[in-house]
Amino acid sequence: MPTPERTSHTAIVDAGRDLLEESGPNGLTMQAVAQRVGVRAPSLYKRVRDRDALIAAVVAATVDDLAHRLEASDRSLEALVRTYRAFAHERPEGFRLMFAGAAPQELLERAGGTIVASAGALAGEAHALDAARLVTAWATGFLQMELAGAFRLGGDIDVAFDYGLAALRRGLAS
Amino acid sequence: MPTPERTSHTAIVDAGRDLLEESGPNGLTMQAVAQRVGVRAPSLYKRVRDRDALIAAVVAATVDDLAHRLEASDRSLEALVRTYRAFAHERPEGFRLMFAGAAPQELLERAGGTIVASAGALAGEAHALDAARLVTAWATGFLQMELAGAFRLGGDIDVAFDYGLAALRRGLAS
DNA sequence: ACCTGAACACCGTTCAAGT
DNA sequence: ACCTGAACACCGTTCAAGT
Repeated sequence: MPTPERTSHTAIVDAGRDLLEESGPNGLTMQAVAQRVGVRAPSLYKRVRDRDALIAAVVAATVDDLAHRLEASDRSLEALVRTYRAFAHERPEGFRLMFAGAAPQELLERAGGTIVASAGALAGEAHALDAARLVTAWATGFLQMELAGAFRLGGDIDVAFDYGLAALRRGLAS
Repeated sequence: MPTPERTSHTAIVDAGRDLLEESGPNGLTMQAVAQRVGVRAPSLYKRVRDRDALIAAVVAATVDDLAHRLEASDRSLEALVRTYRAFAHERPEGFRLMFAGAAPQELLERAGGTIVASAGALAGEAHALDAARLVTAWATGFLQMELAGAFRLGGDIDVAFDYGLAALRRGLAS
């Protein structure tokens, strides 16, 4: 006898994303997710293979979210980089998790793709890919260090960010 | 009646570091560490408060190791950055863990200190700190993405690394 | 003093039994 | 067809009892 579905794959992933931001990776337990979607833990295994698969789905949803925002910007280098930073500030745990394990193929194909075009315009087509990697690496590392609280020698972090972006522009336009 | 000590704090941390590289963060269990140092899990609590404290000690030891290597190099920007990359390749899990939570104060005070001097020579004393942050952010992000396998649009990764370092030099020397 | 077995709480996962 | 309680394995942690 069929039973109405009491939750869904997307509801589970969304609950996972929220839980991650609220209580960190250790708070992302099957029981906590189940409780949040109104079901018992064993029921989750009808929708996700196991906890690792759920985490991978959370990462994929995060990357997809980020890619949409980058695509919705005006795609200038400035806008892309500031959108990226705003995203990392809004979902710090999700941002970290994107680089914790193996990143999904989408990452560079979509998120990265928007930057390749913009960076290529500055550095020339021949160096578009290398230039995009320079910018994304800098932004990613800056945010990772900012979130980890690794900038503690004083100075203004926003100033350091602007300085970095300006220096990258100079370096690329040569 | 006194009992001879069967292990030590440093033996525990060393075992933790090795275990981390061999089987990832999930493999870093109290039981596995205990077995490796030849003791039962409860005995570890004589030396470390709990698993989180052990992980923090592993991170601290990793940062200390890195700082020593940077200090032992010729401290040119080139040498610092290549030493950093070699370290990340040698201990990828330890490198990741350094940015997973709150980084220890040492990170920028020692490891970062070596770069501030070198970057200041290029960009001028007034921008030494911002310049150092640009370089470390780039290198950190590049390695994080390289380790996560996020560079998958083709192209040579070593070439991208060299390109980035050269572009940073140009951007800083202005 | 340090070490251990036993015990407890908690989590991931499976599965037979419910509807 | 989906949901659940019960059960199991595994891990972190505490503690009384050993030496």
